[in-house]
Amino acid sequence: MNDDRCALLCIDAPRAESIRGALPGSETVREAAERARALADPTRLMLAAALGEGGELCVCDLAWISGRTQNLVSHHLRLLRSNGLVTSRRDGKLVMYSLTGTGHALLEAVLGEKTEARS
Amino acid sequence: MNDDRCALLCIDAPRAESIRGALPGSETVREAAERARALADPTRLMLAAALGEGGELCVCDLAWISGRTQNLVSHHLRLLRSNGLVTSRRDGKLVMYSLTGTGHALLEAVLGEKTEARS
DNA sequence: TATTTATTTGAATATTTCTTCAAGTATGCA
DNA sequence: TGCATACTTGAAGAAATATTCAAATAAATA
Repeated sequence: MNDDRCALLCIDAPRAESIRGALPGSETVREAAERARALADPTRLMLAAALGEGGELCVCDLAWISGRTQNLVSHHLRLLRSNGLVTSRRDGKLVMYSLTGTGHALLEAVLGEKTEARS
Repeated sequence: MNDDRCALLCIDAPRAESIRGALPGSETVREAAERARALADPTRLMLAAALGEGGELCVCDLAWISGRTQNLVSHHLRLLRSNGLVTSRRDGKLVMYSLTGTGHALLEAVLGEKTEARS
């Protein structure tokens, strides 16, 4: 039999309750996961890295630098912006994008780790 | 007409080249994106947070705390481990999981940001 | 006003991912 | 040895995602 839910814990119940109580709420967790997801795609991560290097760039710049089409870049920038990693500002015909503080911090955290993955 | 690739840049070509040259290689970008992806799911983020609180926990503990089935927890832990965010160690019948340095750093970075998302 | 350029948006599709169910190891114990 | 427990793994379906193509704004300029 296998109900996939253990009745008894390997640690004691009060401690388990205390850990559970200390966890961030489900809304907070969802938002944090979305923030992580914003950098979870190579194309988006590359765009964020380009903004980290270049400071403020327009969509056309980013498309050229990343070697992707403009509308793909636009799609990805939208997700980065909706998660607060980048801001945009219109300048005439152009729309200039740049990293926010959050975006910079997250980018550094993700890029800064040397890979030590296992099987 | 729309070839979706601009011939001319909003910044000058040498600067664009220099930005492109400063970007991490595609392999590095891919690995970093995978690391971000490890925390890009609410269930996995919750498991990581539980390990951050509890120190070292077995799969059964984590299933109880997170309210998920054991095999789902196991699936997610595998991904966290393959990206170097957690380690495992067998102790008799139990398998104990804990955060790595990388895992702790990434978790803090993702949870530490207050949400400031836009449209 | 008509046209061109820069960007955004929508729809469609192929791929990936999350979750569940079912079966498989591995370890300890009767 | 046989059985129970803790965990892992594989397969399959539903949901989400990345990408492309095509069309729609928005702003400058002729």
